[in-house]
Amino acid sequence: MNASSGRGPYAKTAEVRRRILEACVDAFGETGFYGATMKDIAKRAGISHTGLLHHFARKEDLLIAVLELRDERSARFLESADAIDPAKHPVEALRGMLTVIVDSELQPGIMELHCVLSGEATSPGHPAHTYFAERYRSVRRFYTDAYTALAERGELSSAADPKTLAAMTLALINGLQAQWLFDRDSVKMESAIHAFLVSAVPGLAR
Amino acid sequence: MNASSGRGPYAKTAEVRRRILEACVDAFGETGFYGATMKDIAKRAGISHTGLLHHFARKEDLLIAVLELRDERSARFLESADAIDPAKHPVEALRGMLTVIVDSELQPGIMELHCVLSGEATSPGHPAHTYFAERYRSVRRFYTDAYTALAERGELSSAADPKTLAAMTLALINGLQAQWLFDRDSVKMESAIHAFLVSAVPGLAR
DNA sequence: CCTACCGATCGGTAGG
DNA sequence: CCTACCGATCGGTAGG
Repeated sequence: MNASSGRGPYAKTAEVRRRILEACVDAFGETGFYGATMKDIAKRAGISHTGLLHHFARKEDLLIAVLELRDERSARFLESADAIDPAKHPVEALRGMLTVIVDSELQPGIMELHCVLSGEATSPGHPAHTYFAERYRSVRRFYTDAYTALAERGELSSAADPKTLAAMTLALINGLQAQWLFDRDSVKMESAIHAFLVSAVPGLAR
Repeated sequence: MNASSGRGPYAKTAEVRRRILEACVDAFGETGFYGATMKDIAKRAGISHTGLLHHFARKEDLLIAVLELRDERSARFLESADAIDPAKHPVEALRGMLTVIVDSELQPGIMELHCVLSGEATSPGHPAHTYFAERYRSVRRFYTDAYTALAERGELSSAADPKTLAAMTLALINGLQAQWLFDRDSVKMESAIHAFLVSAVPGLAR
């Protein structure tokens, strides 16, 4: 019953919080933020309704925590890859993006969470509206930096400017993921995105 | 008090139903199907809760009716345009699509409705799951027919096959609409989609 | 973290 | 027998 053993109250709290946030991914992914209920999330996590309230006092706190957890994992991936600076390593940045897409098919629950919440959050009153607005802006900047670097090297074949290409890239990924969730057999995400990238950056075909 | 006067019970029913479905577009667009309430929809439509239930006995009936109304309007547009047969008039079909995109910016409520509901409906248990699965499939077939016809004429410059191009086109439209709803100034839907179409079908630049 | 609750509101139905 | 609703309330469940 001490910290070094991996047991004790702190270890237990971390474990319970992990189970709760996993339950949130499923619950929010299935019915969205408005459709999910605290009592259902508690049941999925194997604790009582009030036990859940001990860890997260409000429903919004669950939403914030689950989105922050996703961000931390994404950030950790980007740090481990060479894709951290798209202006210096644009090809690696775009290739890293493709890796993430392929990987995301192994975690359909996460994809559904993002798809359902981002749709719900288009309304300005949604608690995650600002989160998604900033996330989209940030991802577009990432791609804009990569495409700008490639344009300066003369490796961009597309007629569209880097900013438009960035919005197109994000739109393509999100749109294909939505289609894939409805029909996993007839939508080939990786090849579609690869076709788009190669048409814009011929050097990526190598 | 006869049919030709535009008054009478039937005219009143049609008018009330129209107001109800307008309220549904707003309510479902803001909080999705699960988040919307019958009493809020009734209030928006200016009738009582039970008055609403007289016209639509269940919440799901409201969802079905509002989606069918959208389909009828889309069908009416396609009939009025030359885009009805993408295999015979592929260029007109793709140009007609661009017109719809431009027009959709004038109806952000409809765009939000589609965006929120399609995200929510990714879960198999959602009452509109099958609707969106079939709608996506149908739209992809429309584009596939257009791109296939262009490929046979040798007017397709893209390396991607018609089926993949169709999925990409739908993904681009849906993805850009989602981004536009979060940031209407920095996302140029029409120019982005036009850039994509021209890169795939050079003949469209004319 | 549980049992025991609250003010309110949910989707749907009663009689008139 | 039809329509277009109403005020009140049902048994359950919401977030807290």
